Amino acid sequence: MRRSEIRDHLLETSLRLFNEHGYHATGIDLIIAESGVAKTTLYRHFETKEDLILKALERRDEEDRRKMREFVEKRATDPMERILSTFDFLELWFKDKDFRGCGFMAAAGEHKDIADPVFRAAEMHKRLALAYFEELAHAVRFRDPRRVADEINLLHEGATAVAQMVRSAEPAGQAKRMATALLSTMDRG
Amino acid sequence: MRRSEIRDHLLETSLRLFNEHGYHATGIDLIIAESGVAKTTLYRHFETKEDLILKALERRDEEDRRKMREFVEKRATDPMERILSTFDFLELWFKDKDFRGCGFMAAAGEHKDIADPVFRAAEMHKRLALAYFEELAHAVRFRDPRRVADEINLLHEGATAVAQMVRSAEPAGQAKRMATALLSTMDRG
DNA sequence: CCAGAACGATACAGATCTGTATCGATATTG
DNA sequence: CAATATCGATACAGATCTGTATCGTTCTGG
Repeated sequence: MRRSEIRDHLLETSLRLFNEHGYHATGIDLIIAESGVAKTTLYRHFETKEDLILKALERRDEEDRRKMREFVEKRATDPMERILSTFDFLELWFKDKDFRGCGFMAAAGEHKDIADPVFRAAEMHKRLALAYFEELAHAVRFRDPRRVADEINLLHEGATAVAQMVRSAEPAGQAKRMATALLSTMDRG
Repeated sequence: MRRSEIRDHLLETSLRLFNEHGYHATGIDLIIAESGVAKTTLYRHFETKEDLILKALERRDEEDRRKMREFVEKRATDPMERILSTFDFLELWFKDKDFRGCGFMAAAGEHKDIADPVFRAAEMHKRLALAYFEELAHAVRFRDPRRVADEINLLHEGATAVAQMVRSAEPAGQAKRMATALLSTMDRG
């Protein structure tokens, strides 16, 4: 493995284990065992465990948002269909056998201090997701795209939280129906 | 302190610390230091840390649901107003200076295995909350009270998740407006 | 091809974790 | 009052945690 491959592999393994067990419960020893890498190597690539978490979240953030963008752009061209298709993206996610809830919410739940860098990373991800919803809402020419984005965002978070508990993809379709009903009464201009 | 008082005190202290730092990050040593109790005493009242977590969640579950019931019954008599007043309860919660998100979601986020007793405790709490929403929806004589309850529940979870990240009470009012709009088009029978 | 960087393996430091053992003091109960 | 249970305090066992130090090997860029 090349140097950059090791780094990628460590990040991927970490993300998988964080998703499976959480952040505190996932020890460095487990990460290196699953990665097949020496501890020295891990600490040559990442300063501390927190640094590893932050870099892993950074990667997940970019990957998640890129995948949603690609999914939405591929699925529909009509702006209204596009904003609704974000719930289809959710459904696909919920159906993943490894789905265990949103890793950023879990990160924020384990690092609750708003000054904690991990919390702030999760916060930033959510902020960017909201910005994308606003972008989509703007394309539909809603009068208040910010408000529309807030509502879509709340439905996304609600569906994800419910899906985490019931381990079913049903909440995605449910949230989509709710969004459809809500947006149909929204002013455009 | 009497024996039962010690037990109560330990549970209250634990819940406060779990809410502040999470479950894994809160050590037994911190709990006994903050409680002013010997470690021996704690382990005479609770078999293991997991047992303590489960008993604490049990207490929080009963307390939360009782408080919401009391709030709703006091706030309104009209069934429709009652179901909407659950969001006012949320708002009050979000405004609490110690609000750091739902402790049951955090517990499920740190114990993601559906066979984990802690996950199951969180699951049960959410199930009972949903049952209460259905009870309220039934009183409004909605044709499909289960569906109404699912939607109210999803809005609650969404508002709570968003509030956890933005640390503001705004999502409560937002969710209430969304619920108002959604329920106004729901069939009654 | 060779110097230097990065690797794996391992041992280890030092802190922290859960849980137990011991023991004298205190409180409750019959 | 006396027997018993519970308390606080402390020391400790044993596991696990993050992070470092050491060292021989392997890979790689110039």
